[in-house]
Amino acid sequence: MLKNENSGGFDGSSNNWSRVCDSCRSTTCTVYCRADSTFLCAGCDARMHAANLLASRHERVWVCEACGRAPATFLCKADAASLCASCDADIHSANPLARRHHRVPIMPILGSHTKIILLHDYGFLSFTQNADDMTVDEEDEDEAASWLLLNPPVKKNSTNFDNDHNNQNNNYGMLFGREVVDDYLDLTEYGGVSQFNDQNSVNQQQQHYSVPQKSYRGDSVVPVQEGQGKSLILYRQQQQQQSHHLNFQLGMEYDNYNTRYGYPATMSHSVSISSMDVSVVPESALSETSNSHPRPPKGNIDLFSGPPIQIPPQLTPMDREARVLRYREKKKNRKFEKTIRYASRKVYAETRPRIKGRFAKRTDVAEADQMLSTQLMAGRIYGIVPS
DNA sequence: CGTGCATCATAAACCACACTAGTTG
DNA sequence: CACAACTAGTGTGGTTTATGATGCA
Repeated sequence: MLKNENSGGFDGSSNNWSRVCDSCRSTTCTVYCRADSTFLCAGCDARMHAANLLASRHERVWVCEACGRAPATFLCKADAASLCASCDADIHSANPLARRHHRVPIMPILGSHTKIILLHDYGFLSFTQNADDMTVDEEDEDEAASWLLLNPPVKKNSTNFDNDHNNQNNNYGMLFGREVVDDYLDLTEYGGVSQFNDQNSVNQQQQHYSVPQKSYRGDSVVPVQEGQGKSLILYRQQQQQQSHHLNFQLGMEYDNYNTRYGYPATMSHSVSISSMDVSVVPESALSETSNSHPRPPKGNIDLFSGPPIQIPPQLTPMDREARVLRYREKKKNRKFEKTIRYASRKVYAETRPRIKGRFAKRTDVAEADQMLSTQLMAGRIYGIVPS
């Protein structure tokens, strides 16, 4: 693991050969601003890109976690590391196992913030630079914000991180990525899929990726044939538009299902649902989900075999406030104690015979009792009083 | 400072079966 | 339409097991 899970790998303790911030010249840089062509530390980045709306729209990417000197181009899901093209090639050409690491293009950081938000594993990961300084309200705000991001930041001490992280290999949706999603967000109320159907978000998806062909030769990967007359980028744009349209259609059905069964509707329908939910979601729904992201035809890079990346639009302050209020209200009312839906079942469970805590067949218990009584009768067991 | 070990805390799994909801005749 | 019979799935709790976190040598 190359990356600090919670900090996104930039905790200020970078190696000493990392590039320093072009602005303050004192701190290790963490992001590269494409618009300004500058390397910035988290603090300077937050300060400069929060100055105005235009600046907040500057696309920034993380600096390579390996060399710390170049903009990251790919995110290695296996290593959970952001790497530049050069380091990616070096690291993932080391051995056959490394070559099979699934890597995805780094998505730019957008928006101004006191938090830096990045797309990570097609989801969101956020970190706050001075978490220790946060007040309770700020933490609450932060938590609420994490909900608004639809894919909360990973808690470092989560005992399920590894499992969750592994599960992410199949999770291309930004929703339900790491945590069990409950009804604290009624996503349908905020437009659901249609909210992301605007051209802006589509355009945001269509980033320009320079893809070194050597880096993405998965099991079924065939290098791009330039002679096919269609550039990779152009193909990707068309692919995304098509799948986006398909997502919308299938998504409506999926949302109807979720609404009917009490699950929050999804914005991205390339979802990975918690283990509990998976057993409930019918196979048809799952197949629809998978079908919504058909494999690209042969002759295209595995890099884009995943579903389109969907980025939420900027919330207006009122929307955000409304969401935070809703979140707080539900948070205040939520109950953690176990609720018994069927008292009769509880009674039966409590009276049911057990063997080492597990429910046991009554016949087994009867046989055990019979054996015990037989042995007692035979005088082979002493000092045991049957209950 | 890194490693190995022990200890502690927490979550998940396991089990049988009464019950519920849906389907069929 | 009402009813019975049937089927599949759900929920229940105590204990064990697995796993991660932490502290220490």
